[in-house]
Amino acid sequence: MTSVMWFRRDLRLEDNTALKHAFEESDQLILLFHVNPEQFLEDGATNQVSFFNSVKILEASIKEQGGKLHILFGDIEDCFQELKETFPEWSDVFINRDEKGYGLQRDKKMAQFFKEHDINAHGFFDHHIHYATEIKTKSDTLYKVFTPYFRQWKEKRKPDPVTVDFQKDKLVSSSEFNDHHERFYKFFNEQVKINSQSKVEELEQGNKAAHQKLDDFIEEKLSEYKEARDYPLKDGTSRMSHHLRAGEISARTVYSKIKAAPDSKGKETFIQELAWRDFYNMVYYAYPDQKEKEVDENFSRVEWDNNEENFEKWKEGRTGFPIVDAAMRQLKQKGWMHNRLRMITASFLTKDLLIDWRWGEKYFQTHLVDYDPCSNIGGWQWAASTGTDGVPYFRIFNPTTQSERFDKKGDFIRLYVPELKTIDTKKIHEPSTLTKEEQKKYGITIGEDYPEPIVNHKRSRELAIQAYEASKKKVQGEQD
DNA sequence: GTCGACTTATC
DNA sequence: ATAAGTCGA
Repeated sequence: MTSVMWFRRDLRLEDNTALKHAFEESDQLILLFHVNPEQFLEDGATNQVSFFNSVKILEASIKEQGGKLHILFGDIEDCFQELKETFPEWSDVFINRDEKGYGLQRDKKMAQFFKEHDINAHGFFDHHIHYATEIKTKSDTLYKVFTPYFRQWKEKRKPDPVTVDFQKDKLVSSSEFNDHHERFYKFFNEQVKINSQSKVEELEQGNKAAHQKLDDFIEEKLSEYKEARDYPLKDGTSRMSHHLRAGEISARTVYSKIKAAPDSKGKETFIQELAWRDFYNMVYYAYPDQKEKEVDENFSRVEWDNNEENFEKWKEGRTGFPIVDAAMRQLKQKGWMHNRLRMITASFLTKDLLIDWRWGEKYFQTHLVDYDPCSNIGGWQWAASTGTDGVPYFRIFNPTTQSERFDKKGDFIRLYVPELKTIDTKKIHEPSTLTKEEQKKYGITIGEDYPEPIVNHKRSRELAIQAYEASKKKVQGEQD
């Protein structure tokens, strides 16, 4: 039988369920990646540069092993139609399924296409440790709260990594789709890469890099992870996010390596983070429109202020709140932001500026090299208090307190907001409190060199609580 | 129907 | 010290 292994967010040759089965069950195998130019994001698209770099690395490693990654570029049905015409003997396709979002819609559509063309589709769950419907309550519903979900998750037997027998002799290497390949690279270099390449240049990508980083993390940081992960300057996190989102390494492999490490509080905490990844996948499965709609309907009627000017200031890191500005500049420069800061900036946008969380979610999408829709939407809805198990709407982050707690010495601020670097640690978290004399001493003029705070936190906190309560009242009023 | 519990905090 | 309401057993 002649089969196709269709890669998506599983860009690796090891521990890949669909690939394992494809090799085992086929006589001839075509390795394939499809690029849909319709998915192209404008506005930088750092996210896609890193993803397509990943595709290139996969292509190179297949080549190294004597095979070829065939690239299809263009309308999805046209592409697969052409593939079938080129290889009439093609009868089976192997994929790792997507359970939500764009990928799910694509898979549904293509399932129909394959059926019509007499192609057997073999789908596998591979992207998560436990797939969406695997963890259920006693009454057979999906969980809404993480803690009880996690209790179940821990109990469940974990899947072992699978072994792929890479049989070079089965691989088809055809030059039929070279023009697609060229068109993809032209598109990538001219439309995607432009403006964004510099941000991902220092990013280590690919399966090898992922293993290296994971091993170093386990060796040097895992045991201290619980405490260290909260400090943006400390580099105490695993930095596995962009590897996982492209599938350069599998979640099973990560789990099994972590599991083998000596027990520690840090290890437990890290495993919990892997469970959060599964949890948010499950939430997206349960709420397919969560990219556009509030999971908690009570807060679907918040009257956002949506001030464009404030949004611009937030994006550029000119809000007058040093920790927020440092974080937003880190995102823009590096295509990555520390998780503690993702919470602070998201809380600031939604609560202090009362700007729609969807605006923030989309902005993060374009800029994050590790963009994963489940985690990003989940995180934003958490911070906006609109998600399941989100932060309570009245418990609003104080950006200054957060700054003092997690950037004690102010060195993270100094790194990304250099205009504040001369200021003493005591005042760096709130430069608007500098007296005229102090401003002179530090050589900075607030309002000129660095902005005044664009909102009064105490006041905007109250306004946010009011806006949320009003929404809830409206929604509940309509239900009666 | 009851009851303990509830990611990352704030005043 | 708090604190709104719901999830889940």
